[in-house]
Amino acid sequence: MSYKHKKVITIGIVSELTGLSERQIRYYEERRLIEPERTRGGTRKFSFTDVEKLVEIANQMEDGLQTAEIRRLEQKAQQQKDAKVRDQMIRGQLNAAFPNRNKS
Amino acid sequence: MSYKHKKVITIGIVSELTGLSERQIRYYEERRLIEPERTRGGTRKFSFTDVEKLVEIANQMEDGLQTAEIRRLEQKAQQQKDAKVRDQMIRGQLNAAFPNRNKS
DNA sequence: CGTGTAAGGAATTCTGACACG
DNA sequence: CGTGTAAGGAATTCTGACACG
Repeated sequence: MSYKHKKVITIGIVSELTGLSERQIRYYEERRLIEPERTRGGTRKFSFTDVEKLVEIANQMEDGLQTAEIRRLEQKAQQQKDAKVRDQMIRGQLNAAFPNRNKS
Repeated sequence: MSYKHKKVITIGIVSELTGLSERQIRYYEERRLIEPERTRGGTRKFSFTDVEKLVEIANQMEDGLQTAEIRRLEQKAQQQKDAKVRDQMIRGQLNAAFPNRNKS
């Protein structure tokens, strides 16, 4: 896992990086748009990808979307990516089984 | 500036990532081996490159080096890099001035 | 020199709740 | 629904100092 995905940033810094209030960030977590980790003491830890997601969320909120809609859109997008990865893996299996076949 | 260089990590997280005590980290700052930024309130903020430096420092301390020596070594290494960049820039200027000259 | 620790205080974060719309 | 805020408490961090070696 790269630095981008390491959960190391506290909410105050995230607030500065995104321009969102801490209240907003906590609320988006409650609505399961992001999933920060926690320290033993309970302090939230975010990654840079979380920060990127939050900026994206902020834009969508500005567009008048509700959190539930944003979550659904995010899930759809994720499923598309998963499907793509699946296809790639299947292609890989086929290439391994039939090394010199024509490209499909 | 990439994520690697953004100062966003608090000392507790850095301590976990490096295995160093907060005391050690603060001391290495005092000896100017690292330069964290600060929040308005005074809380230190480190980057992933700081974390990498600290791991390097930890290794050098294990090898019996003193902080002053580590700082000198670091400065030497930095100067080498600077010199390399200077050379590259000079080469670039030359190439711009004499486009089709023989390579030197 | 490098690091642990106790001390006191300040900054940061947390949760649950009330408010507004 | 989304967000601000005051409240009380807990976790986190800060500095300067003393200790040891």
